[in-house]
Amino acid sequence: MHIPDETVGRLFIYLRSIRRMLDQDKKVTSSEDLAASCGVRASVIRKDLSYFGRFGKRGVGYDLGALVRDIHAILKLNQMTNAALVGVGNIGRAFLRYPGFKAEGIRIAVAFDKDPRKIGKRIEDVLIEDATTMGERIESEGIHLAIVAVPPSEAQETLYCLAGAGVRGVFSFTPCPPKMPQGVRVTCVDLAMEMASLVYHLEPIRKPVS
Amino acid sequence: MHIPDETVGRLFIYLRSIRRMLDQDKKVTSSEDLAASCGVRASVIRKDLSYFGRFGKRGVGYDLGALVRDIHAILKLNQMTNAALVGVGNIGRAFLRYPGFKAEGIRIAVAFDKDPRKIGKRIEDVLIEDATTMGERIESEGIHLAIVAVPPSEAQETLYCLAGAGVRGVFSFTPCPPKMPQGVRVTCVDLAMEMASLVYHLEPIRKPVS
DNA sequence: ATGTGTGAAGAGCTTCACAGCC
DNA sequence: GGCTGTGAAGCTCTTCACACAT
Repeated sequence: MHIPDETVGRLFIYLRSIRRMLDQDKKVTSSEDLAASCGVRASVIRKDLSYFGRFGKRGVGYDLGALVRDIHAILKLNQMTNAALVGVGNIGRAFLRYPGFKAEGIRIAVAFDKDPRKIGKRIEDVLIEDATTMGERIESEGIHLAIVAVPPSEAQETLYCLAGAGVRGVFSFTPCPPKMPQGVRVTCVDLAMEMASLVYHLEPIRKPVS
Repeated sequence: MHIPDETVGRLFIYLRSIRRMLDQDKKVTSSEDLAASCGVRASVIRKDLSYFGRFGKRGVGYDLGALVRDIHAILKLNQMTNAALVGVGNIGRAFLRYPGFKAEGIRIAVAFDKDPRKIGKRIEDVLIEDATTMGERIESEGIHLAIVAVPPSEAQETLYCLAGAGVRGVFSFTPCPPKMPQGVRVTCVDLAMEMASLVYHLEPIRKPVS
């Protein structure tokens, strides 16, 4: 059965609301209740969950404790997954210091840069290694996940190197290069494009009729 | 006529390929040619462009110079748009130093933080101001666009403050809070969620049958 | 002959409405 | 009665196929 990407994305949204509810010592919720707390329609929540099984009781709702465990299991949030960071510039450093990964089971295990002044240093206990050793190091560490924060001119080469070393998921802060390696899922966030896209949608300025 | 968000997003992709082609002194392209260079189907490109007008010549293709100008006009990339930055932590600093904005017509004009040690300092010529003055400053500067890089606990409050000051588009590095202000377009990039989502999709590991 | 522009068909996600269980 | 789970309808974006312009 095919599961829409949108559904998987929303599971994380639900998880946040559920955690908040648990913090407030709530025990049970309904699709209507959960929908109100995370700005989604109740029917969407029911449909999304139905892709993975039956987690509620008809006439009652969902047990929050069980639901949070079930969603954790679905999203594989229990296991810790190692990731590599490529490019320790401003954005890369921000990543190394980002506190939110641990809660979702992500750990940046290795970091690479080509700048000799950075190689050998540590940030948040992570040693910055020589980018020329990247492929073999990632392969020997058995890493399948990477964060790319290199200049656009190096993105293409970096992606293929990672793909060759066995990486199968990449989050990149660099605009997606024209050619993507096969079999690797790449999520690109292009800051300039996202901002420019907001500018485009800024248009319909409702000026009060004076 | 309604234009899909996906179409607008792809216009930026096309723009990149077109600029590359112009750098190589190409003069003309076709939907097929452009499609090959940016990993999209030719029919998608033709349909996308058709939402905005007729830019090609049948039997010939598209004039690259004209096309880049037309897309610039469509996306309003000619005008410079001022933006505010809220939260000058690791990610905020990375934003201030990010070189890609200028090319897309974005300028970070003001920055805010609540940390007294940061207030008054300058990064990349931008003065960091006291977050308590944020609303009035943004209003007086006539700013409609903001980047939010504050801790999750402050996201909700920040968004409503910005909305009250006239901001109509926000790019946030904080998970979207449960309640969103009306009439503001908010793009949230939740790093931990994006990474965890990659982990979810990592699954189908094809082991060679031994 | 060649490549665009576009109506129509197709695919995928969302919404609806209600049967089924508590 | 109340709320879930789900087939079917609805809607939006994508793909197709071809008329038409050069």
